[in-house]
Amino acid sequence: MGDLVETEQLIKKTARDIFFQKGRLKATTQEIADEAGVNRALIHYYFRSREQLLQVVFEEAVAETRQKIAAIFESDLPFKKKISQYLDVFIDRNFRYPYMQNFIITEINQNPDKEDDYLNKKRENLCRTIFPQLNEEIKKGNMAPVKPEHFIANLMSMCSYPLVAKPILQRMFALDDDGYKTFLQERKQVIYKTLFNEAPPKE
Amino acid sequence: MGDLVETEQLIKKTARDIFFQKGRLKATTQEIADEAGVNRALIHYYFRSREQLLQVVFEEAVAETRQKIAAIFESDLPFKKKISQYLDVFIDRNFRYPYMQNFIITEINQNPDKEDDYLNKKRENLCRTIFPQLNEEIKKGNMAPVKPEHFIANLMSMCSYPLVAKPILQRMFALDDDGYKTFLQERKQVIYKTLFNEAPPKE
DNA sequence: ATCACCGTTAACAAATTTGTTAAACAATTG
DNA sequence: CAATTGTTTAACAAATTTGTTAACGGTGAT
Repeated sequence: MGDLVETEQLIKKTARDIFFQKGRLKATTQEIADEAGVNRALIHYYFRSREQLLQVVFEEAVAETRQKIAAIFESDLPFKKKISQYLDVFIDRNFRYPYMQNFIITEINQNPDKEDDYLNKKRENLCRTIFPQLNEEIKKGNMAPVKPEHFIANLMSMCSYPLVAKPILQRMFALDDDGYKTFLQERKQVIYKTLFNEAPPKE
Repeated sequence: MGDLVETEQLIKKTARDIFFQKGRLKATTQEIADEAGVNRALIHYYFRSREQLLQVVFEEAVAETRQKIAAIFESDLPFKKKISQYLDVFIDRNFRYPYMQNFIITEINQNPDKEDDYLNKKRENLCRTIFPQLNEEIKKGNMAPVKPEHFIANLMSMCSYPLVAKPILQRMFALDDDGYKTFLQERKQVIYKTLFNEAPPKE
């Protein structure tokens, strides 16, 4: 049935949901095809191999987040305001695709040497952009002194881990899905307060 | 060659190193056998299946950490001292097996419904033990008020994430293996300071 | 010495999964 | 309508991996 160009998009969307929403990181091409309701050979027709499909889906998902984050830190907002916005964007984004963080980690752990340009550039830039801003903020006396590496590590840890380890924390705190969603929303405030030792400004 | 009971131990040790030190979570039985220098069939002879080997190796590794942590929080040290010790034990332990955190997360994500008794009990107990101690500490005015869930989330996040995401942070901060080791050691102080907004007491 | 047992081995069977191919089919264009 | 193009399908081939089995070898007990 001539689905126009839709089949390719359908496969991508299905794969993205299977991988990054449902967390079925080991899903076979057959499972993806079944869930998309298409013949398995079409996956190879459009993407050559399972790995290339994964690559495409992943890069597209990353690109979307990347530019949002970059825009924040390249703006001329006050530093603390940038962190607030980062928390908003990052947590909301990764709540939609809870297993993406997990995927990144697993993949990089599996091929630590593989040059993932998209990710590396993102991270290098992030550091180059943030480190000076952070040191400036400390010099101004707006926050306690801290090595930039540790500040970033703290920030990323407190954002990412509760997303990566959702099943662990959710069970540990006996929260249902709605409860965990609320918990993640609260974290925006909590992380800000933990990093700066002061409540975030009201909107 | 009659290796006494040693073969079984050798397989376990090899598997543990492959899985939890080297992070080769997808290692086949053949790879494990080769690295142990034994015939692959012996893995099935001793452990029936690849999965059961994994299970055994994992449980043994977890049990070791579990009791150390439990002992700390069941002691009658001051609360902040407990956190200090937790940081020491947890970070050192997981530095030896950097991929264990990662493994736990991947496994639980893959079978979120599977009743992993060993892990669940550990976590439930941890919560039951820590929450009252934490609230007590707040009531005494020794630390800023915070919901226990968020405090635990912060603590676990800042400990675990840099271990789980080692390849990411290591590259991001351009650290070699020694540099990253130092970084992790520094984190013990940094996390304490971030949680309590005061430097940890000297030893 | 022989028997039984345990550890070990190679060879095999079975299942799973990926990727290819050739043919069928649909849609569009001349 | 025929021809061409692009899409879809079923069937096949190949590789990978797990688990089983039957035979082999040494060790100790009777």
